[in-house]
Amino acid sequence: MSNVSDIIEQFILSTIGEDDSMDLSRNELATYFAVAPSQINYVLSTRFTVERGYIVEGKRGGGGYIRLYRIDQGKDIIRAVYDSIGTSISERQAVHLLSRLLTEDKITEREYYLLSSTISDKALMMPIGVKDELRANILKSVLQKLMQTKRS
Amino acid sequence: MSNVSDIIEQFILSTIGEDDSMDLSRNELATYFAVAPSQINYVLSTRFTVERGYIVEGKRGGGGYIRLYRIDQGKDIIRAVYDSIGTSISERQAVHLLSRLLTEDKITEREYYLLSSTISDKALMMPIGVKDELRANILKSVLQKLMQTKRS
DNA sequence: AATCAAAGGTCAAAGAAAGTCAAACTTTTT
DNA sequence: AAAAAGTTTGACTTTCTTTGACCTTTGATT
Repeated sequence: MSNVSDIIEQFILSTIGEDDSMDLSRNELATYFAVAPSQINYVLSTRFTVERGYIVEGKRGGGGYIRLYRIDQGKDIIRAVYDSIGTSISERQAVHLLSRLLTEDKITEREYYLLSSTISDKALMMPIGVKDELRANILKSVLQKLMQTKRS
Repeated sequence: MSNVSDIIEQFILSTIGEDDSMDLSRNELATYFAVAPSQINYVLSTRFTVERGYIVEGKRGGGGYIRLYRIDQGKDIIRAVYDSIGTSISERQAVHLLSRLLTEDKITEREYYLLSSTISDKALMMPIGVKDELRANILKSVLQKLMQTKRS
């Protein structure tokens, strides 16, 4: 954790606290942490992404600023994944959906592994065909719960 | 037994001590023991494996690191719960086991809810009897993963 | 309107780690 | 002695971070 980008990330996180928006000055921040101004953009674009629930907008010119909004766009992706599941799904497809939820930061890595194992062919000792229907059911059941649950 | 890999292994073992995680710098270690950096990878991949109770993860780039987790393996609560499951289990019993894992801090509350939903009667649309066998299977599959996974 | 300075934005190159893999070498087994 | 297994090394790759040169937008001043 001894890279400056992580430290700047922490600083911003603690500054925004529970608020749902904040302003910051790129130059001030850069001077404060003694880094190139563009590194502030780097931190913002790698850590304060839409997937992680942030929107960044800036204004140039005299009196310019960078404004950070925290959004709660949470349920939509899960809903979309849910809707994409029919009555049957293969292990491959299912794992793919889970990994999408992982990259979208909707589940943790641990949850990804645990859920993957619940829908694995290995766990579902059933005749082929039935297996895929079952998997679709389980997955939908989890996703429903996920939609009702507060973020990690 | 006097090869450098063994010596590095001992060094790491004594450094991690009783802790359940530690960070190390590949380059520093390699310089210290005057070996090629990739030898650190060799030591980690031959000696700090999941079977021996470790998980290794690294981050590249400036401020990168290698992080070692010791995982609970062998005679512990998860194992005990695992062993208590036969070839069939009811939803009531299964939820009870999960809540035990929750109170023992082996899973998070969110994981508890998610896992509960994967083994619910609602998700497992199957003839009675088959349903309970299936549930036992899924549960055991998750518990196995859990034994090989680092904490939250 | 034209100009200027003060922001922030973009992008590519350089740097700083760690990861991979195969070849060379050493030790153990058969 | 030959084969197999384990160790060591180094070249090359991938990922992530840091920096700097140049660009665009905006508000203020002339």
